[in-house]
Amino acid sequence: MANLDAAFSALADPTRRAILARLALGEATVMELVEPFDMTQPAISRHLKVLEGAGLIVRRIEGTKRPCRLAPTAVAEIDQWLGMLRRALETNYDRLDDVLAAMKPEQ
Amino acid sequence: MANLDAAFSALADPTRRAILARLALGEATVMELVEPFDMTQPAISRHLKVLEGAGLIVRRIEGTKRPCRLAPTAVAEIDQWLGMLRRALETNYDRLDDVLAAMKPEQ
DNA sequence: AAGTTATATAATATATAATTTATATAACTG
DNA sequence: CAGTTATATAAATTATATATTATATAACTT
Repeated sequence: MANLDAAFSALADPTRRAILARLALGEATVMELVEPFDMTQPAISRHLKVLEGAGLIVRRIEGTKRPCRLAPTAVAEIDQWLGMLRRALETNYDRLDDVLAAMKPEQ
Repeated sequence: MANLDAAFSALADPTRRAILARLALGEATVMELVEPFDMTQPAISRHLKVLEGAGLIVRRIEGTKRPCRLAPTAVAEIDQWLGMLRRALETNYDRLDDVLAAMKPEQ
């Protein structure tokens, strides 16, 4: 699943996660996204390209501006994949002793 | 949040996701994890180290073997962070027109 | 039309990641 | 204890990613 590669990879960067957190509050233009960061505009443009490529954001064209907003697709895909792990963890959670034993490595 | 960096970064690799999917079925040793992949043992060892560093797996010592299993911590952290995006998307979902407009980029 | 604003792209430097081969270590096996 | 098995580490290579500066483009403003 190449999409998951791109999505997880995009989320691995703290700047990109901060951008998404900002977009969770609502649409923003590129310059609005540049402002809070100590980083050049081209750097943010690139991050946005990565986020768009991963399906995490979408962009409109509005005059010379390109307002960005969150896109649902990649998040749904990730949720679905993580669900597999979540279920496995919940299932194995009965065997608490095993879990505890595993988590206390006998150095 | 450096943990999220490590966790998402670990999940960005398809081999590592496949390892996690295998571990969702239950504990496995390093050699058991090497077997299905067309990759050397050291390469898998490194992937396991990354997964362990990200808090996605834990390892026991059992003689010369190091059985691996899923760890709950990182998954919970990721779920929590993604929850923020999920909620934002759900909230904005009323404004369906906006969403549709945003998803149909006027090339 | 000239200047400005918003954004993108290119070139480049630097850093980080993934994989392989070779080798080390430590625990089992006979 | 010698050989084998399970795993880890190191060195080297190759590939990718990130950020910067410089520059391009396209739409607004006057």
